[in-house]
Amino acid sequence: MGKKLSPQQRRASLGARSERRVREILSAARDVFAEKGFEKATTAEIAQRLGTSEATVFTYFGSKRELCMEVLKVWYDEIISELEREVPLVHGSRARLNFIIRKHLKHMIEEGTGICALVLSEGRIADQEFMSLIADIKRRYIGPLMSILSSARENGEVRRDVSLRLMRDMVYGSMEHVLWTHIVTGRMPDVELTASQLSDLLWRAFAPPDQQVEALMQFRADVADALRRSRNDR
Amino acid sequence: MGKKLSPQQRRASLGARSERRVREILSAARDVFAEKGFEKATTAEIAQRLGTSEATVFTYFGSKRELCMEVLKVWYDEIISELEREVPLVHGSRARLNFIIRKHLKHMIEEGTGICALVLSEGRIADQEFMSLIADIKRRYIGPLMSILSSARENGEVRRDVSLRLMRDMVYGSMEHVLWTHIVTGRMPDVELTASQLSDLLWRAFAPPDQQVEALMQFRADVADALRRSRNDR
Amino acid sequence: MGKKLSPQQRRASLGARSERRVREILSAARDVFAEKGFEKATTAEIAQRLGTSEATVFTYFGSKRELCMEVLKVWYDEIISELEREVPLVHGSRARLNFIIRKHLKHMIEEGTGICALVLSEGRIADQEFMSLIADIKRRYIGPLMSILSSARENGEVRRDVSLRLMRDMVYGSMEHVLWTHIVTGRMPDVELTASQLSDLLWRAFAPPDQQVEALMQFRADVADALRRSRNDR
Amino acid sequence: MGKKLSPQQRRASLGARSERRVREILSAARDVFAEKGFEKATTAEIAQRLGTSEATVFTYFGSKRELCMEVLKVWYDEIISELEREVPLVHGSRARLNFIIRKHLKHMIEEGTGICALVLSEGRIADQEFMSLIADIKRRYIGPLMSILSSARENGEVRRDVSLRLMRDMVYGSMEHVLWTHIVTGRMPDVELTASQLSDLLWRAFAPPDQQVEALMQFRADVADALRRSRNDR
DNA sequence: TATGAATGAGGGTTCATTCAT
DNA sequence: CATGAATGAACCCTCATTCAT
Repeated sequence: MGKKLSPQQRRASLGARSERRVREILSAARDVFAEKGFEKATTAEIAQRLGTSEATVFTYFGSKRELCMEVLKVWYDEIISELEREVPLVHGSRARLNFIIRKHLKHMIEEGTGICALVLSEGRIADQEFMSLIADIKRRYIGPLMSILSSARENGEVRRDVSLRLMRDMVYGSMEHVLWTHIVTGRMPDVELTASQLSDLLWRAFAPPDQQVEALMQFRADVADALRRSRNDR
Repeated sequence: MGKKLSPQQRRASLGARSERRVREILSAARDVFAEKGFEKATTAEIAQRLGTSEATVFTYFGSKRELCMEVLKVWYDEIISELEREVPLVHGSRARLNFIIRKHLKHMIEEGTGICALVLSEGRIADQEFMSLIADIKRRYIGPLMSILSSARENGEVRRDVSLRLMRDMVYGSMEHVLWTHIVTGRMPDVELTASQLSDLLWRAFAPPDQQVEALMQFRADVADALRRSRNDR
Repeated sequence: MGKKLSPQQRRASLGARSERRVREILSAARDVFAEKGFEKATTAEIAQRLGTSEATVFTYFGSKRELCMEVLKVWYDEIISELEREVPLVHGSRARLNFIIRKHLKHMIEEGTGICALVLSEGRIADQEFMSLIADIKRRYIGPLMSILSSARENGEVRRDVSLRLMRDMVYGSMEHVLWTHIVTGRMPDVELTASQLSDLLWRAFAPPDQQVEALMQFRADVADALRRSRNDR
Repeated sequence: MGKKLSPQQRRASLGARSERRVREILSAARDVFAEKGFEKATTAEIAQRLGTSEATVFTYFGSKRELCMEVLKVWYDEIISELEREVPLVHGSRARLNFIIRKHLKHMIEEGTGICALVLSEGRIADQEFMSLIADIKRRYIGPLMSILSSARENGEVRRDVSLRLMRDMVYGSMEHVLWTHIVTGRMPDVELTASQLSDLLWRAFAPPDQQVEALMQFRADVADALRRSRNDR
């Protein structure tokens, strides 16, 4: 009752004209955050690039943090909706994994190292209030991969003795490290090649041990066993 | 015009008594950085925990950033020298990979989420001067793994069609993501299990496509051959 | 160069429909000012409660300060006209004093602590322009009491050796302190009892010293005087 | 554990040199707050008058509010300790009441209308955190009066049918209103006269209905008695 | 008349860093 | 060498007020 006006409330009542404003601000903010990182970015610079006053920025976004959040959200929303739209068009679990990896790497690299670094490092902020907000986004983002792995496991394409969580960590961890290397070294990776190699390797890792191999290993074990027994007999 | 002394130069001129001071400061700083993260940590709090003044801290370390760097360096040095000492005692490339992964996960988790988060997120600061300084450390840190992979490749244990860099990214990326999940969710992972599964999966990924099967088939052929020969001999 | 229209001028040119608007705004403003106090109240919140824009508020009232003034004015006008209407119906100076006190306390307490605190503390703002504006209101407000005291003095019901101003200060000061205690502690005072006790005590204070007492005091004064002289003589 | 450093902690460790600084800041702050009131005063101006930076002010006082609080506290402490020291030297309840009133009025008026207005209006801020802090001060400030009234009641000098709280409200309320009139009108009141009249009227109000007359008659009887005895002695 | 939108003009607060002693 | 004290330099955020439509 009678609490402060939240910027959400404010924004809820905005017409079409100001929707453009929101986009403009988000765009400028994204640029600045990308260039400087969250802490070193200033609301003053964001406003200045827009040619407006800081107050205008704060009319649309309640705080610097919230603005940054929104920037990340927009970035994620874009790729999430692309994934949700396009992944079903690809057939086969392995092809889908490849598709997701390629998409992610391309998206990150095309946006430039700035936003890429922002997404990677701000996604790691250990700020409590911030983290709960980003948790949802991340969950949705990871959704497609998880359902691919999950159904692949039902089909027997993926091993059962390893948790999906670990596999997810391997997929995203590998990609993120690749991207971070790109940011740090400045070397532009060959997206197609990296994506195909990465998905190939990961798929191989996730695949259940081959039947044939299994049989062979069993054979070798039997031989070894026999050998041991024969020695002990002596 | 009289550039500032580098911390090395400064510390080089310090007596034994002061070396203890340096360690005390580093210790307090590590605690604070671990609890708050770099940006939210303050030099005031570090000094307060030491029971000295902020000025004293700046007598030994040129800046907050440098102090944090040094903290990370010490942390890395510790694990690096452990690795350099112990890895040679382990035999077999695969066992060594497993050893490194287990060591890393354990080390990180035992230090508590604080320093762990610090290492993970400050290792990702997009600060130019910072990054070049940390590059050296990381290179040394990654050294043992790289030589394992490198020599394993010579032995034919690891595929040749994928760059070692990508493999390194997979190893460290996977581990970091696992750890970050740990930090965010607070769930304590089973280090032994995770390490063994992770190294298993990664090794499987790195193995040359046919090598395993081929080796086994070769073995069976050899056994069969030996058997035949033994019969013929009769 | 085209001074701004005074609120009176502005409102004078408004139709009947707009007069309702003025009342609505005043009502919302009173609520907000009462809840938050002048400084913490915002025009944004006032507008929001009305469901209109801040600009509308400024169409009717030149400034936040003026709006607050107007709120207080309305509040005072209400009680002033009640007093001017009802005081004459009460007979006897003392009964009238009692009536005014009871009325004031009741009015203040019934409005809730919010508006009560507003009236008490904003009535104390050391703002020059504000104070001169509120001076008129206060003078009218205090009018009834002053005429009661004045005519009571003519009748000999009230002592002549003390200024009416001091008596007024005692009346309003006492009431305000009682009310402030109510606001701060939250304890609801018994209005009837407090009013009757207060007016009783005050009336006793204002009453001219009794004849007999006067004589006795004169005697005592004489004795004291003689005593002093006798000492000085020595 | 590891919370922010409070300015109290900081101040606790200050030497004699900085105690002077604290006093200087308090002095400058008192001037500015007195001139502008709390809300319109700025920390910038306080610092500027000291010839230092705002940061210095914040080294010694955690916030603008706290600084203002401290200003008021110092003001109150001064008069409180004077009262606690001097009241016992005065004999007789009535004389003590008179003493307190005169002291209060003088203190307030001598300090100038600025600090006087500050004390009166900031003492009325309905700010929760602030109020609890000022409550203690006020309680101590009111202490001497309350014990006078309390013991006077035991002696039968003060009526029993009215709460001491109401009397207190009458005493302080009257004084505050007198002072506020002084501030608003700028007319300098005759402190001695006002104090004596006020205490006279209040005492008359507080006195049990007949006590005064009886006391005087007792006095006359005593004098007459003494006279008789002195004659008989001869 | 009504209002969506913008903003000028600060305000309080933080903190790494410096320097005289 | 240690440190008490000071501070420059920002930074985020607020809000009454204006104005074109």
